[in-house]
Formats: sequence, C-alpha cells, structure tokens
Amino acid sequence: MGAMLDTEGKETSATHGAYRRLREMILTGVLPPGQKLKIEQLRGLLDTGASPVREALSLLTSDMLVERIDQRGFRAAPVSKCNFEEILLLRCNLEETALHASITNADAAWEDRLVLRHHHMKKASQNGARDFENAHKAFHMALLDNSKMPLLLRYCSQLYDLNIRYRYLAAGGSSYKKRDIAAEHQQILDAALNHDADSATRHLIDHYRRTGEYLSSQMEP
Amino acid sequence: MGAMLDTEGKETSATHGAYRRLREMILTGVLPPGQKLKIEQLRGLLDTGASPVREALSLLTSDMLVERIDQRGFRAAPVSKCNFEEILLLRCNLEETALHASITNADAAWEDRLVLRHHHMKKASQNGARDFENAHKAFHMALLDNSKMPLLLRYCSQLYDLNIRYRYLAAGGSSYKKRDIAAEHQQILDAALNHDADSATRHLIDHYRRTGEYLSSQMEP
DNA sequence: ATGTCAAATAATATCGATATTTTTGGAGTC
DNA sequence: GACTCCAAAAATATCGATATTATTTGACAT
Repeated sequence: MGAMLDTEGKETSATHGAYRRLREMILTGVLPPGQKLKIEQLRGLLDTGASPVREALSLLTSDMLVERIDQRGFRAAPVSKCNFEEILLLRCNLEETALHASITNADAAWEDRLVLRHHHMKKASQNGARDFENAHKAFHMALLDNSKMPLLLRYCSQLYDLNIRYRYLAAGGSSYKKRDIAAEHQQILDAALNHDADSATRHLIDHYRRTGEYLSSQMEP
Repeated sequence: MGAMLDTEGKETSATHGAYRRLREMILTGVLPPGQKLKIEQLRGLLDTGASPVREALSLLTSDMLVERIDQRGFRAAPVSKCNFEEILLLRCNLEETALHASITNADAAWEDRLVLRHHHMKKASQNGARDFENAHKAFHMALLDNSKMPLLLRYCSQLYDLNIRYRYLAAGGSSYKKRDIAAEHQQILDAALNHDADSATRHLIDHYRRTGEYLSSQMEP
C-alpha cells in the first residue's frame, strides 16, 4: 500500500514535506523552543511514517533548529538572548561580505531581479504575513545572491531563518508596525542600484541592528 | 537480533558511527568527489542497516560533504577551484572574527588550553598523519573557542573540514613538507598569548593564504 | 543504422515490526 | 521520611521487507 494519496501533488517526497512543515512549525513557534519532539507524536501530526520524520529532524539539526540529545531523541532548539545576539552579529558580518561582492559583480540582470523582488515584496505587504515573509526573504537573498558564493549564501539563509524565528517568538510574526521598514528597504535598493557598496551595506546593517535592538528589548535578560 | 557485537564499545550509535566513518572516507578522498553513494553499497561497506546509512548521509548533507539529488539518492560533494577559493575566503573572514573575540575574552584557563593543544600537536607530528590532523584541528579550534560563539565555531569547524579535504585530494594528506609550518604555528600562539589580536589574526590569515596558494597552484583551472 | 517506447532491472524511499535504551513508578530498606 | 533498587512502561534506534521511482535494456518501427 502506501499509495500516492495527495491530490495536490506538491510534495516531492514525504521526507521533504515533513522537513518543510516541521521547519515552519518551529520557525513560527508552533513548536516552542526546547520542546521535546517525539517521533510518534510528529508521526501522527504529519500523517507519515517514522522514517521521514527522523530524516527531517536530522536535516533540521543541521539548520540548528533542532537539537539531538544523546540517545534520547530530539527537541526544538532552545533560544536565548545570547544566541540572538550572536546571530545578529554573524548576519551583519556575512551579509556585509556578500552584499559587497554582489555589487562588485553587478550587472543589468541582477538589477532587474532586485527591482522585481522589491516590487513583489511591496505588493505582498498587502497580503498576509506569510506572503510578506517569503517575499521579504526573497528580496534580501536577491541582494546577496550576485556574490556567486554558494556557501556564504547558505549561511546567510540559515541565519536569516534563525533570526526570523525570534521575530515570531517576540511579536507573533510582525514587529514591523513601529518603524518605516519600507523606507529602509528603499534606501538599500537605491544604493545597490547605484553600485554604492558602502552606502548599501551601511543601510543594510542599520536595518538589522534596528530590528535587533527592538527584539532584544523585548526579551528577558 | 541486531545485538551489540562491537568489542570496542566506542561507537554510541550505529548512525553516529556510520556518520564518522563516511565523513572520514569523504574527507580523505577514499570516496572521491562526485561519486555516487549507493545505500546498498555503503550498507555492505559499513556493515550496518539502511536506516543508519541514510541518516548519516542526511547529516553529511548539511556539512556540505554530500549532495542529495532529487529522488535519485546521494553523492559525494564535487570539488572545484572556485569552491576552494570561497572556502578560503570565508575561513579568513570568520576565523578573524572568532580569534579577535577569543583574545578579547582571554583568561588564564584559555591560555593553558592553548599551550596544551600546541604541545600535543607538536608531539603528534612524530606520529602518523591521522594523529597530526586531529591535533592540528584541535589547536586551531582552541584558538577560536574562547570567542564563546557556538554558531561561529560551528561554521569554522565545517569550513576547516571542507578545506582539509582539498589538502588530502591535492597531496595525499600532507602538503606540509615544503614550508615551516611549525614556525607559523608558534607565531600565532605567541601573539595569542600576548593578547595581540592584530598580530595573531595576521599570522593566522597568512598561514591560511600560504597553504591556499600552494593548493590552488596544484589544481587545474 | 537510429530513435522511440515498453518491459525488466536496479536503486531509492517508506513502512511496519523488533530490539535497545531511557524514563517512570513503586516496593523495600535505612 | 528520604533514598536506593528493581520492574514496568514508554520512547528511540534499528532492522527487514515492500512499494515507488529512476535507469537500463532490448525490441520494434522508421
């Protein structure tokens, strides 16, 4: 048995589907930090077998969203102010490198992609938080991806996700209300299109630091 | 059955054992870059079941030593000059940050650890290449680990391993013969013990770049 | 000869079941 | 009354088998 029952046909494999769903649940705080992740429980929740669940948890381990404990199974990675500050610091460091390199390699195709992503992000801000999150990440990654450095991009993507998790935990998904985020994005975009690497990185890092300070202030010690 | 047959009692779990052995085989080039990694073949080679093998391969995927292809299984990650240069660049960037932070947090206990690791490394250089490699990594990680930044250390460790792989591929494990590596290590150690962050990072990065240039020259385009 | 399609083969992905280990709970002792 | 030790329960890790998907082979038509 075990036939293909999904009518949607979206998930390529059970493992990948489990990975994506678990990942989203951890990022958005549905599975809270430190929570024990029992195979049987998740098997029921995701309606799949134990093997895909185990493999998905293994993959999430390397994204640092799940921790493996000895022979005692898995749990959602804990959070701490200290961890958050490390993420912020590394992000600033790595994204500065990546954005510099991206601008060094700047060409028309990249600029087009950038403008497009920015436009999509603005459009998505009318829709739900889910849509905006995706578009927001796509814009930020587009800023970096012209660096043509796959390892660096991977790290930036990982750190982005770790960071977004704190945003969900602190503010239920959108701490965007107070500041004029749109203006900050516009400044970064403009500087990038002008090939002004220093200005672009400065705006980008300010953008992160400001969000970081806000989130930090929301957290206990 | 599946009883505990290992007389050594070293491996905690079949998965972890498979992970370590596969990892070593990929790092040292026993499993060459790009090679298809068939479950059945590895199952026989490691004398274990399919589940531990799969899970080990999943973990290696996140170390970027193994690539997963669609629904077509796994293969050892390919290599390229471009990839090598990215590793070198990121290593310089991240280890500079880590070493600076380590020295900022410097205390007597750290200095003791450092001296000890350096001593062990010197002693191990008389033994086989395997022993030296382990001691060498331990020394380099000890330089960084006082930064108290777990994510950063993890990335540094990953990149160290990716780099060592190129050394094995280029020179069969030891490209140490030409230069006076011992002197370079001594310089780094002395600067670190003097809390001279700038000098230490400069020596460290020179150390990497020199090795990098040598390896780069050994590679095709 | 060459390209195409279908059956056969091989490999992967997944399931269900078992063995191992950890945790829990309670009886007996100091 | 608190602590240790042993049995019961739960959870994990692993195995063997099956279903699914990719790859190869070979026959057929062009």
